[in-house]
Amino acid sequence: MDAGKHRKLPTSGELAVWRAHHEAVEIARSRIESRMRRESGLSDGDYRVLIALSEAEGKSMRSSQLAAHLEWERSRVSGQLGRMEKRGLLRREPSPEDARGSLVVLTEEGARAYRGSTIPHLAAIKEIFIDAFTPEQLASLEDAAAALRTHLGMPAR
Amino acid sequence: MDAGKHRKLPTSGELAVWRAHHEAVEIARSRIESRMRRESGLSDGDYRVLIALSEAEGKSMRSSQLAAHLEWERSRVSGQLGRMEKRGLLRREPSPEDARGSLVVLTEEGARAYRGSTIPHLAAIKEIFIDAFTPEQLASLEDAAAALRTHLGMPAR
DNA sequence: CCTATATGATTCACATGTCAACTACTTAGG
DNA sequence: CCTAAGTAGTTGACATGTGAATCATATAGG
Repeated sequence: MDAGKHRKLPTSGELAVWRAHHEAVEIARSRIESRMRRESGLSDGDYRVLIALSEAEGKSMRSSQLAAHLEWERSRVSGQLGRMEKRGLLRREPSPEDARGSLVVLTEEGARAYRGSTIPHLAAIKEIFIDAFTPEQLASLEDAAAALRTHLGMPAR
Repeated sequence: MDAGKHRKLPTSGELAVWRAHHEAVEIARSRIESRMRRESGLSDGDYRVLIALSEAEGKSMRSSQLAAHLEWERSRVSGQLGRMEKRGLLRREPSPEDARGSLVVLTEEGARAYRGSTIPHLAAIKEIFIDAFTPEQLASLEDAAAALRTHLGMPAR
């Protein structure tokens, strides 16, 4: 029994699993993304920010909270918020507690865009990803995802 | 027995599988990528082009062949090749058969970069991705990847 | 042979991501 | 109170991705 942890390199079979898997997930992601963009005009980044704000206390969050929550670089958050603010999906106000920071607030338009995009987004995930699998395969995937998350030191969700 | 294909939307469990899985794969990918960049100075895009050229007849390919092989947009190929040419990893020559096209040729420097990056790249895939799983999980993943590829109309590899 | 259309490839404008440098405010220590 | 260090956030330079427009060449039909 070769658990394989002592080898430094993957077998060709292991490598093939990585490639086949990684490529397929990439394609699935890009199809979901382009469908989202077509149907709701929102990118995945937009959507994630909107989810976070919608679920937040007072429909608002500090930019740094957002960065921590999404596990994004601060500069990435900055850029994303800048683009979204330009489109009117959110607003940045000076933070009352800390003059360095700003409070990111969901606008009515942002809330509307979020509501309108949820159904199409979920439908795309179902059709493009979920429907590819049998219930057994889906259960295995869940298991594998948990193992990978643990291995990478990610929270279990 | 709810195979679920008739529902339009995923259950919350299905959605959680997608998210947990997608996020984990994203993180794995970005860690492999940044390690590659650190250790070999090559991006994943660079690496894929180098593999294709290395394995090609005469260490060269038509740009359109490359696009088809990698399943990339043509403009993406153009940009990638432009950057790589500037760094001396490849060369573009006018195609002898078709004056519209160009032939992308691996340079000696490109071949050297490819050889030097293979081991670190494989080691990163093994440590970051493969080692997360038991052999059973890996087999399941292979199966799931095949199902997804079929569902998305991708070649089996 | 000539024109309409198709094909190969690049270019442009823009969205998105990373990393490092910078600005501005806060806070701990003396 | 004042300075040094830390923290919040933005900015700039660049790599990468997409889609539409453009340019040059090829090729099918008349």
